[in-house]
Amino acid sequence: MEYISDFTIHRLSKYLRTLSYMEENGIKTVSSLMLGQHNGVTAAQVRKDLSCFGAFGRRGLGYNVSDLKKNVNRIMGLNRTWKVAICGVGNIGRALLDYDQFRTQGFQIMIAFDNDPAKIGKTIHGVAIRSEVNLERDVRDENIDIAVIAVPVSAAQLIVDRLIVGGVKGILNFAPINIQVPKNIFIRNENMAIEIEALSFALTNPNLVHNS
Amino acid sequence: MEYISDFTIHRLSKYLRTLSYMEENGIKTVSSLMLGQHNGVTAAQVRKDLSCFGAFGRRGLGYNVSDLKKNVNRIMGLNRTWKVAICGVGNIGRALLDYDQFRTQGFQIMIAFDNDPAKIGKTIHGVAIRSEVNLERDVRDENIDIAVIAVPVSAAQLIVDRLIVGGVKGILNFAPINIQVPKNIFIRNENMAIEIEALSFALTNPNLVHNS
DNA sequence: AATTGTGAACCTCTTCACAGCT
DNA sequence: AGCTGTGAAGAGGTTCACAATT
Repeated sequence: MEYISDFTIHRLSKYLRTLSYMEENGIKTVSSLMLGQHNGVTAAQVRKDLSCFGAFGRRGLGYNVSDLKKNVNRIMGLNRTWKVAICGVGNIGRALLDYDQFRTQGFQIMIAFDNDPAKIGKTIHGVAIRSEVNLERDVRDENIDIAVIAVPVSAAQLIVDRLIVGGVKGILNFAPINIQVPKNIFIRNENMAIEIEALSFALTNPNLVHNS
Repeated sequence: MEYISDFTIHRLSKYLRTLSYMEENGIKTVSSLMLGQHNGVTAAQVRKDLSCFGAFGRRGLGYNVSDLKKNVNRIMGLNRTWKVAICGVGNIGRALLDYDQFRTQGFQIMIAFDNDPAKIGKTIHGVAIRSEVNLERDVRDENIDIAVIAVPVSAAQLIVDRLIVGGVKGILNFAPINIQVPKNIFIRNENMAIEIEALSFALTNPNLVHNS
């Protein structure tokens, strides 16, 4: 069986957003060309991406919007809820607790951890902040699927190790460090500084970068 | 002249973080192998990335940490300050205003815009929130280099158009939409939902993804 | 002995181009 | 006629392997 590239997975997320928008606006049918134009990719790319998972269109006619949306939603695993724990309630953790798109996509934040006594016991958006003392047990009791790492670099690896003991299967890591996980655990890194640094590079070396 | 790929630019950001860490911890010399191991890439990859910009190492000895750090910092355009405006003081905008790494890397947040009367006039982290009524003029007066788009999708394109009128040259876009900009403007997209959706995909289709 | 810098080989992703449906 | 699905070609990124250097 063929692996699916990160590129394809990322684009599927984007297509999904376009399809939701179209569905909300009563657009019934979409071509690969249109779906591509909304996301800055070619029609062939859209078709190749979708063809990894089946044949969802009709030749001559294009794709049915809500049909394709349902399929991509299912492919992405977004037709269910995921139980999420936030580790570290600093600015990023707070932003995520506050981020509507998480909730509406089925990511339910069940727990928030922080080791600051001033924060422990407080509630943000209905989620009580607790100490990490019993992290492993708490995570297991709540059946957490995914944990978000928003703690300082120095604490990140240890927290991840403990989360895995607690049964977490996916890690979304905001700490700018390469974290080690066993092969059966999935980790994705998100680095808020990287894109603005890429802008700094582009503005400094305009002749060295491709331009949209 | 050869273009530099986004991949290389992103990795340079990461190398920079490792080099800072090493410098702070008194490590004087680093090999491409070590620098790679800290960032999950091969030694050859590190050398190829650096070789786009010159020869910074010494055969048999490796790279001088602070020397290489200075060079990569310069290459990335991070040896100066950039004037930044934040558009939209929702959860993402607030997180960025609060984000130390921005300040320490030379990204100075000069202005924050929001159209919520309840927010206008308030100050977050020393930055006064103002109405977008005179956005073009304000942006020009403050000599803003980079604007962060943290407004709803429906407002994003218009705000970008106005920022460009005000002389902004770089856009960091958090709105999940493909924004059009003239060729001389640089835009980078950041989508907080995409990586957690990729996790959802991986957990749903473990046999379809490469695993670290 | 160790490690860089780099052309060549390799691999992966994107685009092309067209047969096959509607 | 219009558009999908897909094998083949093309473009681009990564790794190999080794000469060059300390």
